[in-house]
Amino acid sequence: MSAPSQVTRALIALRERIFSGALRPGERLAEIPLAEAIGVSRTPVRLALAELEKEGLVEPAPGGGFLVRAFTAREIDDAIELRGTLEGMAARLLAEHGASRALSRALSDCLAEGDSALAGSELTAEALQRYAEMNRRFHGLIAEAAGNAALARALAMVSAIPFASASALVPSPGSSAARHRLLIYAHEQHHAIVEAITGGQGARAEALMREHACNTRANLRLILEAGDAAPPGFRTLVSGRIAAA
Amino acid sequence: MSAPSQVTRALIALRERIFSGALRPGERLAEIPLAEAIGVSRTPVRLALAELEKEGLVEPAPGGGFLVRAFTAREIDDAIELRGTLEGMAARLLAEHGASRALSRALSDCLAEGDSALAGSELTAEALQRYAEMNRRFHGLIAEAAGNAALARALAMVSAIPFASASALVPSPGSSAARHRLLIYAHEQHHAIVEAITGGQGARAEALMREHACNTRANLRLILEAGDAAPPGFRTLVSGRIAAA
DNA sequence: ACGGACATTGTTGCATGCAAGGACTCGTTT
DNA sequence: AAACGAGTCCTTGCATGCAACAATGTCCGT
Repeated sequence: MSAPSQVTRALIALRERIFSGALRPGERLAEIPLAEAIGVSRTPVRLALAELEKEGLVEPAPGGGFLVRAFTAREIDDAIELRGTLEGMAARLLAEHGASRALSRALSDCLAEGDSALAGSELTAEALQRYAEMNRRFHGLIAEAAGNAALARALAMVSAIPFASASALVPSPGSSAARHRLLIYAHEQHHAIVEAITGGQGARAEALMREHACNTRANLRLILEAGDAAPPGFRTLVSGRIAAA
Repeated sequence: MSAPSQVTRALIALRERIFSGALRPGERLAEIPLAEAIGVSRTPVRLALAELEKEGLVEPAPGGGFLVRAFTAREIDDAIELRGTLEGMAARLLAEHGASRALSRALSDCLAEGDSALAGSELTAEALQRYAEMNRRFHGLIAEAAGNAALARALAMVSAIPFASASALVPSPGSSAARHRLLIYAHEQHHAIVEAITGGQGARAEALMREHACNTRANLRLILEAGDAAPPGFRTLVSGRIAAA
């Protein structure tokens, strides 16, 4: 239990190589050289590749085996849009069924943490990190509390698509001022979402939550079109543009 | 290419055993006896089990290996509800972007086929089979034409959950009159959905499509609570009730 | 110089063996 | 009779070998 299994070691190594660009989109993933490079036998490599296929990072190649998948910007945009719809459903269900006292408290704690992180005159790396973690927790709480297991699973899967999760494109200190303003706007939306949920306003909560995902889409557009700072691995894995709206 | 691989043979055999009740929910799936029973070696059994985990039919067991998953009625109901939201999004996107002439024609053909299947004074097994296939095509066309790949993938996954797809709970000849009436109602909704899509009415299309999934939920409730005719494998794999709305 | 055929190398799918861990059964002790 | 310990059997994780297939390279003939 404490020692990672060989499959886990292979998974970690493969993910790292994909995100670092050592393995490029379209590249053939051959069991034997990979097993040798990672230091495990072929069996865990094969099982790790099957798992990465499940995660969408690799795809089956003609004639067997796997290729590193290429992600288009369009695909990530699609995933973010889908996440908006799913999170909207979660917020609606939650508003309809009512939030427990404990959940309301947890959501309020998130709001306070976000306010605190954004309170400085400057968005330091530490503040942004705190914000990103708060954001992850906020979205996670809503997904789990909605009470629909299929929905929670679908949200987990769409959030696992590279750069499509709620915190994937949170700006870094070097990002543009436009993205920093967007972050402040996004957190104000968090406040409104909590208000709608605790007030039992299902349609409002859903609409706000869907609109909220548009911030991630705007971040994506700024990275692609204005050359704004991108997260690690983005420039390697993502290609193409988003069609004009 | 023509001969099924050993993994495929193992997948087919395992699915059959699960749906037939030869392997019951909660039962431990041991590689060696299964490999012997199916007539393949352990490697394809292991890969098949990993694939079935991906499909949700089996789950990892504590201490390694897998168990046959039990499905609760609640879980299937959740999945159907999720499908409604996803299909609603698809119909909205389609209405917003406009349906091509070819797609409009294909959807109209589905409507005509459904009308024809339901036209008889009695719903024969053949008529219901034709309806189910038309229904599958209708829903598939909308999912693919929506133009969001992440959405199409999420729909494919939720539809793969046993008994959650659009045609999973289409009645059989021995089903109750209530379910037959529901079928006729559902097909009238198909007409309205196409009208909304081709008319560019995004919000209307979405609302109709979401409501449309409630028919599957109603079918599920009738099977569970009125003891109506259930599809093959349902009584084996599905346990529990749905909470009162 | 180009194309075709053959040989070699690399890779995948699969089978099987080994080691370690967990579960079950049997015997002994309290 | 019940509980505990030891031994045995079953299963999983993993390593490795074999056969078949595909891709690439080389050589020969036109």
